[in-house]
Amino acid sequence: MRVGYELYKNQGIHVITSLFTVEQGVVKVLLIKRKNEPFFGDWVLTGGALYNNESLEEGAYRELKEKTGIENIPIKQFKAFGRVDRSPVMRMVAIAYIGIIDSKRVNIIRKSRNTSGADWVPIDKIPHLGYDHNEILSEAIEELKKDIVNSNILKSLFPDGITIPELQKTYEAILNKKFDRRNFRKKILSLNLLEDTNQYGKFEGNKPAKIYKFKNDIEKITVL
Amino acid sequence: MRVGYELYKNQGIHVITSLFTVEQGVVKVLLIKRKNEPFFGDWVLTGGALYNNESLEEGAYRELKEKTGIENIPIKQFKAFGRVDRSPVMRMVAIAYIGIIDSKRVNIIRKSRNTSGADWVPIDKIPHLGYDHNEILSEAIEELKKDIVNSNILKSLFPDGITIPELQKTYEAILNKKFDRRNFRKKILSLNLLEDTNQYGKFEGNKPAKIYKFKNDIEKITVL
DNA sequence: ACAAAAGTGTTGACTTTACACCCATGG
DNA sequence: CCATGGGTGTAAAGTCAACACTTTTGT
Repeated sequence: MRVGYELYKNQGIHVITSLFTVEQGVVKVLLIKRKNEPFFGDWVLTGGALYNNESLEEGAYRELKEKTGIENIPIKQFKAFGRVDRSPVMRMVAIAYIGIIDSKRVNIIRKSRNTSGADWVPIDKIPHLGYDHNEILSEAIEELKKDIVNSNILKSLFPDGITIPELQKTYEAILNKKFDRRNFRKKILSLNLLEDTNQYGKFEGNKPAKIYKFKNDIEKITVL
Repeated sequence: MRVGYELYKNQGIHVITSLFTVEQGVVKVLLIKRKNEPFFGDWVLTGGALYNNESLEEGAYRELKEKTGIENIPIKQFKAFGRVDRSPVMRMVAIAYIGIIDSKRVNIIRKSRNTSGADWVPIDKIPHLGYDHNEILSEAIEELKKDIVNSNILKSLFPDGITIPELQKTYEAILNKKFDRRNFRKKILSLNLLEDTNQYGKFEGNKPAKIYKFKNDIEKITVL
């Protein structure tokens, strides 16, 4: 850096996505293992440097696609992180997003130019992460809790439809809290998020549950 | 820009604050008139380029202080703006904040190195602004509406205390909505945001109102 | 005593919570 | 006919919305 310019020069932008899934009542996040410096060998959230020819959201999508192959899921920006020393290389500000997806839809790309591993990790078993990603992830989890009760963000978790008991388990896993079955059903249905498909789930030793789908139109929601 | 590097190079970060005040039932925002390119002669929100030696919030504070002299008010980050062409000079991403303050506490610095004017402008009379500041401001106004019902952000508007009727007028101005006097009082007091000072306002041709103060500790709020 | 705004309580509508029994299914 | 989880209704508690009269003050 040169004097005079040094206050402004050599800055960059990260776009970072905390991509969540829920499997059997366990909330997990996609982590990537770095195979380059800085933070060689550390796990991190998906993301990277923003290009000049893309918007923030486009950058977040590109990074997601490079690491997971997925496209077209809704993501939500929730905060910028700007500690002076958050990157050892140069001054980087991170714009953080969250998303949630059915992990079965994703073929994680385990090896790539910058990664030597990728995995879904339960959020109560998160290792030390590179950069400030532990901090970003912990705020992302809070944001996720807010968003599932204020948006139809869960739609991308259940592209093929969902039964109300399954949905309840998902809410309970994310919010870490139990709900009364009858009241949950009434509440969810009263929100008009779901539409009846007139199909039924498979037998699993009990009465099959009705399958609903998330509607596309997002009405104003204030929930649970 | 050079090939190879060009995707990443010459990026920078803006920190932009929409600083609000409320005067006689009118919500106003502090605007600055630029006296340099780009956007010479245009009005903009307060803000500027982030330095490498300061966090995002420190940058926002520094810019506010340069333009208004104020310090120590709470500000809240609410969104990053990253349209590719939002700055004509180089790739800039803006981190946007809101704050609110009693305008009587501020001596606006009307002339400075980069500004040829500064004024409180009613939010329904906003001119065309430089950069993407019209977009930022319009989202800031929405954020302000959210925040006054979910935080004690109004504390910085009333450092010396507030009567409930005054507070109601402020809510009504910001939310553009009328409330029932009795219900408003009950609701606000039930939130435990305010503490009684046992002082009374001055006579203004009527019964003086009791003065309350915002408490310092922010309890969990979900309001109005 | 008047004008002007402050302060106060109750009722009905609605929303939220708590809770128990019957139902459909495959084995 | 059994085990398992799915589906349903109701009453009590709590919250929100609507509404009118009395109080205090300086002149």
